[in-house]
Amino acid sequence: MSTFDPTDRPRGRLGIKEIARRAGVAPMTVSRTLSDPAKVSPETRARVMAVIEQAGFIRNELASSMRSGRRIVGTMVPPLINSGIAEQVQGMTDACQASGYQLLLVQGDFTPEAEEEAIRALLGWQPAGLILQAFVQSPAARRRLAAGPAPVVEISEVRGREPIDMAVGVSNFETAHAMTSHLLAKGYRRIGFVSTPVHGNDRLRQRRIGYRQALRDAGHHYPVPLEIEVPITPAGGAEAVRRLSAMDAALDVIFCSSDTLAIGAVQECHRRGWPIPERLAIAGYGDVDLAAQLFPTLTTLRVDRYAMGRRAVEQLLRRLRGEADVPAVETLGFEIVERQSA
Amino acid sequence: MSTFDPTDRPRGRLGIKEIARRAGVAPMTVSRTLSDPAKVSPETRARVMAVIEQAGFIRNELASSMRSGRRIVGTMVPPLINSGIAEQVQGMTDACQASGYQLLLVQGDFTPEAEEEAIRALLGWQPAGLILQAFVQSPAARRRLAAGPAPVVEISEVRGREPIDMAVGVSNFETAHAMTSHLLAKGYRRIGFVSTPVHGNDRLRQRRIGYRQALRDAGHHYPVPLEIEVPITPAGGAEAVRRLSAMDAALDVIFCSSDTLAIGAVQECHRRGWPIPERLAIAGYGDVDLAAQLFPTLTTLRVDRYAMGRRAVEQLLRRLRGEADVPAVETLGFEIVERQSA
DNA sequence: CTGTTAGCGCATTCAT
DNA sequence: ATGAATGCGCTAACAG
Repeated sequence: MSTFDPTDRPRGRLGIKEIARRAGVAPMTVSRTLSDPAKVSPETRARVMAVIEQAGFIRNELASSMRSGRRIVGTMVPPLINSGIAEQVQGMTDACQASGYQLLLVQGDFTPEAEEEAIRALLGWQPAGLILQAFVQSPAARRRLAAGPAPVVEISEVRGREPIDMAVGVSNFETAHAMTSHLLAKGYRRIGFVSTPVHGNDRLRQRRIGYRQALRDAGHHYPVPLEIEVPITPAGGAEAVRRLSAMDAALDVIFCSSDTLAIGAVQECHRRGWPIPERLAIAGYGDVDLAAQLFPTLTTLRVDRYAMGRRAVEQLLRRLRGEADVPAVETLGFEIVERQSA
Repeated sequence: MSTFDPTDRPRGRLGIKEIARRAGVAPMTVSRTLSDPAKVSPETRARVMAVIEQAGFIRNELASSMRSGRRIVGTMVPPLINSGIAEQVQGMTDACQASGYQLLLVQGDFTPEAEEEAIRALLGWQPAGLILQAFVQSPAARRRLAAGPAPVVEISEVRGREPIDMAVGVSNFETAHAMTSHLLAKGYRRIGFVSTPVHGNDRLRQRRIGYRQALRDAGHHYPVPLEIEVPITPAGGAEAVRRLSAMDAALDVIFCSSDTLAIGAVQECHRRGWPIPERLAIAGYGDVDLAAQLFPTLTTLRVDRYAMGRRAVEQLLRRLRGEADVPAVETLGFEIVERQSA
């Protein structure tokens, strides 16, 4: 398969040593040419680079990382199809690629045990740092992470909980409180709340608490709590319309904890011929691309997930560069995007 | 007076050597306990495992991989927010985690140069195999991959092009041909085609060719080709409705090369008060979650992207296990899902 | 600016 | 069943 050029008959594996031999320098000079070119004379550098190019040599990062700096960022995230997570991962990869790090990805719907296992696996690769999106539930894992040398950024709820190390995120309490208050200010009185299962998900829990608090702050009390949990799919949103409207005939708006649900809810209203927002209003969370294009356009809460991903990596890098005063918790802003649906 | 105490502060780094010291065995025994427990006596194994647990030791995979098998699967994919890619990556991570591999992710909208750079970066980590979704354009990169020791699976178009090594995917020509023929069979006569820019994207190109061929096969010829390119967003789908309906007043259906576009197109129809499919029908590609929940439900072409991701990893593993007759090209099926929109 | 020495943490190989 | 020696490919630290 490989084409052989008589001039580069490899003696042994194609390593830094072989390149050195061909260029007539010491291995160390090749190493320096790669990692600190300024310390090599221009002529030598050119000669070495030429040989590298010609041979198609690629440095073994495994070996390199063992002796010098770590160049892997490990990350654990919930399922990517969840709205927002993909954008966040995109922010992370972009930031990593820009600074020469590689992203090692673990992803899934983890039980506490699986989560612990996943973190263990990541740590084995000696990451320069970790970015964790799923709430780390296992105390053992939290302890291990805190004790380890790798900085950790949790992309998560920034309220109340003590981060393992650093955190980037929004106050989900605040965002949900703001949206609920906004809906109340617009005159809605019976506000339903639908989320995917909050169990083990701090962010969702905080959103629900924010919703409840806003109702209380405004002096509202519902005889039956208008809160339900559904699967994280558009069908879940449709289900929410069915169940919540059955729970309270006076229901006038549903606050969905994600745009995915909101979009599904909107479709169900169309199906029933319910005008939005007149018969039932819908509010989302996340501001995905589709929100602005939906019919009717979706009132939602915008959180910049891409920026979250980027910031998480940047925070990690600042810590790795040894910068002083890297804030432990970075709170990002949010914005209520008022459109037609509520 | 050093009494044996496993809770000892580590002397030196916490490595296999330190574990060995605490357990009173040789480092090699610890290594074996981890990678080939059967070769260690039950008592010794238990003792070593206890120390490992107790100390929270995690093997250095970097060092391990240098000496023995590679445990990284590298992957390069287009932006995750593209419909389908996220599911595919999910399939890959699930399959990797199940077999003890880790996924190193590179992601983005690559120019040929950036693509070459990204592949280079992946190869540096000595991956056991590579899964590439973006079409590898650079001949240099293709040559390098072909020459390297790592098996490569391209998730891509399976028609016409010679894979670097192996391929998993569908015939985009066939899928698009089938959908177009289906629309013709249903009586539509003026079929518009919208895709995101095909430049450098073999899959999209094949879809367009399939569309054209189906029209030709049915004896259709449009004075002005009803083909346009738009950005890969719901707004792009809306744009398609505007532009295509302006190009041909008799347009009766739009075949969108992705569900994202189709969903945007449907919203634009609602905005115009155009009944779907009576005034204008819409067909998509991909069958995302929302397709079945949309109002009206979306006629689309289902391709199991999650399975594609899984299969890609499985094919890699089979090759790595040295199985004979691993097929070079694995063609997955597809299905036209007829719903209300067309 | 360049080379030499030593060793990162583990597993292969060969001993016992 | 266990251990000792050796080296994977690279680079920090220290010459020259």
